[in-house]
Amino acid sequence: MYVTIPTEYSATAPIASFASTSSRKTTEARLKAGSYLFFEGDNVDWLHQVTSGVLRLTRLLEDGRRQVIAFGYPGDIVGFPSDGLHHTDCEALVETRLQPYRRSALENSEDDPQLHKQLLQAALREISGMQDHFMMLGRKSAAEKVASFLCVLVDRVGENLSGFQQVELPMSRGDIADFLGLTTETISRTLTQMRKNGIIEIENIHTVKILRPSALLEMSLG
Amino acid sequence: MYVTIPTEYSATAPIASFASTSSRKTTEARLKAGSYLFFEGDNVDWLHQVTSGVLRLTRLLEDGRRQVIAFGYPGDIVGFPSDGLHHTDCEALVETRLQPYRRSALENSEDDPQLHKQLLQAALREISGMQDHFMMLGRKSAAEKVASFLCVLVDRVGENLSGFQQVELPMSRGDIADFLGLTTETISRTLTQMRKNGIIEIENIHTVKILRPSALLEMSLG
DNA sequence: TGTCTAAATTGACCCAGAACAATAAAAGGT
DNA sequence: ACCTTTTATTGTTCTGGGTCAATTTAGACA
Repeated sequence: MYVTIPTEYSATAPIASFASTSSRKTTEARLKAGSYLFFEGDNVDWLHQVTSGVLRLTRLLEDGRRQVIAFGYPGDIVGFPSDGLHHTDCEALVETRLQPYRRSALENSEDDPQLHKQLLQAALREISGMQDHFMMLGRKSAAEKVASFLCVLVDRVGENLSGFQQVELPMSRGDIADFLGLTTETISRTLTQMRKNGIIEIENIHTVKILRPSALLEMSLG
Repeated sequence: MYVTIPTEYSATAPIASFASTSSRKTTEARLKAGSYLFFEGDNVDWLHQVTSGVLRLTRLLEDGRRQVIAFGYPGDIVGFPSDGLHHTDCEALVETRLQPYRRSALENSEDDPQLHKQLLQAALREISGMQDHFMMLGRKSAAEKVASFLCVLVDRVGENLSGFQQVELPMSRGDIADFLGLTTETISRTLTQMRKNGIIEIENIHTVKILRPSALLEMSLG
């Protein structure tokens, strides 16, 4: 069962200021698997950089259709405000550690100019990354989408085990489906197909080993 | 035939600095229909705010598949850099006037703090707007996509003519298709269907009159 | 004004992926 | 360890929207 109130977070949320980047390592928030960092419509008070773990950002349609906007992996910054508000829900998929930054660090350059610049650059990279995702959602086939998804994960968080790259998939098949604009069944079938083609090996539901990286890359391009 | 070199722009591009917001109205760039403001991979030197006209931002896949990332309407700011580069092509669909801002106005808060903040807020709104588009691309049907597209245009640039809202569509059916992740045929068919249902009237290829706005809104939600 | 070319519409057919359904496998909870 | 519930897989069927093709319409240019 999901905990929908970020109790863990509230307890460790830093109250002290973040005037200098040197203080970055000193405070850290922690979020249990299944608990939410924020909800759509919440006021933005903090941005967070993922230190470890994985977040899932989602947006809902009135009728229940869901779009996973992004997965937040270590290094990613989540919580950029628009009109001061969050426009997605954000849930931790596994135990996640976060480095919080005051919203003012993004919006007021005076406090900490260097941090301000870093957050701005992160926002700009975010825009560019989202444009990539547009191409994925709008113009790629199911197989290309799943292959692209795995390729990106391998590049970002793949771990080399006995000569093969391996990735953890802490999210459900449904999450992947809602990220790629597909159904769970299609995700499942596509992974099975890749397995049968010897491109991947499904170690367990949440772990995929890449047997033929070049074939995977080829597949991602169509 | 499209002019692929922004000759017109080069001629009127401002060289003078934009230290203060008060100078904003003084210089202006102009782009003829069919000419490009920038290409993917170009260095970003300027951001531009659309004053009048319409821009189209596109990204290409190696095999020719195309995604229209956005249409730039008056008020929109285009050209946000990521790693200092443009990640889309940008073409004017009609004669377009632009207010240029130095890239440094976005990236250095010192020069003109107020302009810097405005550009930052524009970037943040851009992120939120793109999240909306994700939902559209990933989770909406063809009819919902086309209806949503028309709804947004009506809200942003609809003009009231004899009691009915009317919108200009300077882009081709193919552009709309590449924006919504559909084909020209599907755009055409969907518009025809809307016409037969009495929801819209196609005044001419580039002008649509909204006869039943509530039905259009309903359609956009599914 | 007529000619040529590109864009839009419409029709016929097809297929990738959705929807529905039935197991099977995991993950929690006690 | 067992029971319950959720999630994943696999099979079957169906359909929304793609593909291919034929007109029609609209611009562009002489």
